[in-house]
Amino acid sequence: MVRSAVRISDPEYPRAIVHFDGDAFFASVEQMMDWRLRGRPVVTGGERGAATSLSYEAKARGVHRGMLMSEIRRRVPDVVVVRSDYTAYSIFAKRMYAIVRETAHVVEEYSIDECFADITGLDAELGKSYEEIALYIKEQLQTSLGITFGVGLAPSKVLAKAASKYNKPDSFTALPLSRIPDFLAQTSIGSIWGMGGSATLRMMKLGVDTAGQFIDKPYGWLVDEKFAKPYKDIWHELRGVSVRPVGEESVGRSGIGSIMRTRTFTPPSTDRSYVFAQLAQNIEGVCAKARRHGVTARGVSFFLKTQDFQYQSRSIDLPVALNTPSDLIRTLSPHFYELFIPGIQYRATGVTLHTLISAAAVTPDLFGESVRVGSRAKVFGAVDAINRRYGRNTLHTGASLLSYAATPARRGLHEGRLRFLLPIEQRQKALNVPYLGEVL
DNA sequence: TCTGGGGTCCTAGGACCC
DNA sequence: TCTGGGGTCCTAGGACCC
Repeated sequence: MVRSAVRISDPEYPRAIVHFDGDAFFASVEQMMDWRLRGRPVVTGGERGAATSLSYEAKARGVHRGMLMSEIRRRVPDVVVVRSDYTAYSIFAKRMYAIVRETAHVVEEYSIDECFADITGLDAELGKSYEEIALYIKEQLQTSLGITFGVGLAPSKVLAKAASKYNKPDSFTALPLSRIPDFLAQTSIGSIWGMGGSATLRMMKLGVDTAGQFIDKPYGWLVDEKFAKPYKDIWHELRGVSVRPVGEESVGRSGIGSIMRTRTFTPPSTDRSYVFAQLAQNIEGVCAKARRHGVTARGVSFFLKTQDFQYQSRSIDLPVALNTPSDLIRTLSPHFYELFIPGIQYRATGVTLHTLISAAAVTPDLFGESVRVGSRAKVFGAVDAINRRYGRNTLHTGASLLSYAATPARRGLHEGRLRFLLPIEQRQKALNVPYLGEVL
């Protein structure tokens, strides 16, 4: 008598991991939201003057990422340029994750247009092959979002990601253990997830041009050549051994670890006051973002980037958690003056807030420092409300003012707007703007 | 190709403490 | 007093990613 056998999972997949990658995601979302854009060359990134995402119609006509809009319009006169709408993209992304979760139990939201699913064991559970399950989810995504996906199925994340990229768009590639060697023999080492410019260069100097040549090396070779852990992980993953689990949304920690704001300015400048104003503007931006997320920072770091792409940076511990620009500007300014080298051309500044804690969890210290900061926080809460209502930077601190006023292209942008000023004496005279004084 | 903006993770090395 | 070894924590910086 034959008992109904317990179904066994496919041994070709010790783990079954699927990677879903939206095709030309931003441009595709734009085409879904406005039917008039379908079938037409669409480019997003209008607000920054360079292409961020391109529809396949645009790619077919020689447009590539980062290309300037002026150049694109010249080449493709009927191109449709749209401003990025990250709110819409996020909504599509959330829907994408939800659809995958309807079938898969373990899903990692990797980025706005990609996710991983671990479907190990689901074949036995559903009585379907892994290929059928992955294809089913792909169909669900495509019919309900109206966007095509590149989908890869493999025993590890690194392999699944390589597979989903293969034959894009609207592709499905399955890599059971037995197909791995042939596939990797045709895959360049530099195209592997986690192999960046410098690692690729090193590999090639060592005679490794394909991922196939890489996995043919014995493990001892990696040790002898002193490759770091990430590259050892990749080696395992490429051989079909999963060492990077598909992570359910970072269970332990809630949300983000750090927040940053950086801006490049053109032309580059040697003017200390101007560069400081740029930094101050980034501080305001990063603080606004922190308040939006409801967090405050115990640590802050900033950098100055020179014209030849050298970074100078400082990291500072904050005795009291902060998310208000006036306090942060005061804290950072001595460090800025220490770091700044006269005569050097600077092209960008940036600020990162780290060691973030929930803004509600701030405990006042014995000397009332946190209390004072707290009342200042209320002022910036009001500033945020005004800026939400009347547009970004309607209200800003005096320290960042120069970053607006000194840029010829931006002159006039702030005419007639309210100004919120903190005292930096020389600046007020030089610019002849209304001085409202420090609010607190 | 003269290179935007926002993130994460890993490692080497120093400080400090038995 | 000198020497040695080891552990932990922190920070700066590099490398990568989308």
